[in-house]
Amino acid sequence: MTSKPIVTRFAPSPTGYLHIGGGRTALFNWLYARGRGGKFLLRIEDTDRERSTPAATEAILRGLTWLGLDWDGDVVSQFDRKDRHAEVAHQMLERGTAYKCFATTEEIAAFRAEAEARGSYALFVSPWRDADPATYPNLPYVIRMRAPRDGETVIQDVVQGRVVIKNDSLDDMICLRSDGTPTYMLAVVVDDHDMQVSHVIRGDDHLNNAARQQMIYAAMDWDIPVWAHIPLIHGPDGKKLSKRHGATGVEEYQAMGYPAAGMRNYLTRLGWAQGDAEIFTTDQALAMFDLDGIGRAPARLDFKKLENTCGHHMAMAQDADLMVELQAYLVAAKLPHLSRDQSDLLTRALYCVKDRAKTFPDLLEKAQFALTARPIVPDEAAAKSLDSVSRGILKSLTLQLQTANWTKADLEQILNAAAAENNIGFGKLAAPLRAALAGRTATPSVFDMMLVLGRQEVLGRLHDAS
RNA sequence: GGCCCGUUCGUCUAUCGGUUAGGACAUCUGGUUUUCAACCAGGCAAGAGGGGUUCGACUCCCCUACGGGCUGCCA
Repeated sequence: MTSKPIVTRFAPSPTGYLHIGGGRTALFNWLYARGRGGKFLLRIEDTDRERSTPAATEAILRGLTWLGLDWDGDVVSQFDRKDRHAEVAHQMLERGTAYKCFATTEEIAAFRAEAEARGSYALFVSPWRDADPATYPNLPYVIRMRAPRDGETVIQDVVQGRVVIKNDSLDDMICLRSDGTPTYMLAVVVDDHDMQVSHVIRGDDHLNNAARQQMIYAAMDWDIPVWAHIPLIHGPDGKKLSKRHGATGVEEYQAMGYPAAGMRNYLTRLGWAQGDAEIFTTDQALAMFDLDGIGRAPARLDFKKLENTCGHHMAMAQDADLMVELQAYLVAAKLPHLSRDQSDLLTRALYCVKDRAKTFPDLLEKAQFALTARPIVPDEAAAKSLDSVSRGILKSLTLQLQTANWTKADLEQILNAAAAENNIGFGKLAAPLRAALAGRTATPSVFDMMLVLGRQEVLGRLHDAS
């Protein structure tokens, strides 16, 4: 049998920013398709005109782009396809798999209120389901699915397994609203079918919906896609991830300074596993990712592990890429740009700071020694360490360094010589030197600082300090 | 209320009837280091509870508890 081409999609509704859970869903879809030469499509589910905004769509695209997830073709607007949705609804009408319902929202609400008063929760049963068209009033109507009353609908889900849902728990859902616009339930199915989506990978909050949607596929005689309902992401306390847990938007994570590669790695690994693989590149993820590695239980966000993962990627990154992403971070975090000099200095310092930084703010903090402008203003602790002995050391060092070749080995030799000359421990020597060079942060070794800062800068700082 | 899904170290997870239940993060101890970080070595730490099925269950079945979802002319 010829296997159909792999097509996945991400279909967010534009009612806010890109949620971190949505980002992961998109990532899984992207990984699955891209890892197999398939297509990854993007569709904006904007049929709810009240809540959909262009700004939200923009935010979602930005979020995806930051995560490095690119989609094939144009972004599809579900709203733009409303005529096709209506067309399908009417085809269902013709096939007899749907019917016109003239019940008003008031009638439906009354029906439910009554059921609730009795202490039960009956599904709404439309009196128009089997009505004679000759009795139809000249009023607005909705088109409802003529859902089977008995039997059961079976969802074969790659992640959840075989899920059986009794048809009597499913009502005759509305497919086309009285204003002629489609509901979500109809629109997804039509769009997924038309876009030839082969694998529907989405949150498991849609698992029950899959049964209803499958009825539409059946009504239209369409092929059912492969279902993969993945668990949602929870907060550290196990509750559904919400604002009170902190950041929920993908862009917020960018603004906090997490590198995208680390974020991608962490998100991939959250709720998915392939043996003991923990840290991997995107190419490796692409090669490894498969649906059967997805867990069935909701996963909690763990910021410590996120940081650790990001730390690995920070160290793995190319310096040039890091500098580019850093600029984007500064913009996202609304921080001032680096000056040309700072940029150059930081580029030179990367080799000795990137493998100890986990995030961009972290990187900047650890690179303070290079970024801090002269004159140095030591903090109190550093100033206290600059006793008269230290001042003397700095003076003699200044002289020695003026004639030195500034390779790491030479610097080491000079410092050792200076230590011996002053009859003092290496540590005691390094303290004032570091204070002079760094101002207040003292992350890299003295050697690293000297190599990064260069002769002029170091000598200047030594003079300032002594 | 009804229906559906889930439950292995604190966290992410491996295991797909037979393991001293493995790895990673976190944490603790020691080492290395001019400092911090990093790094190295080691330690602590788990099958929600109860019934079955089986020679044998974390793995299969049932019940309970807990968590989540659906039950809209929202998506």
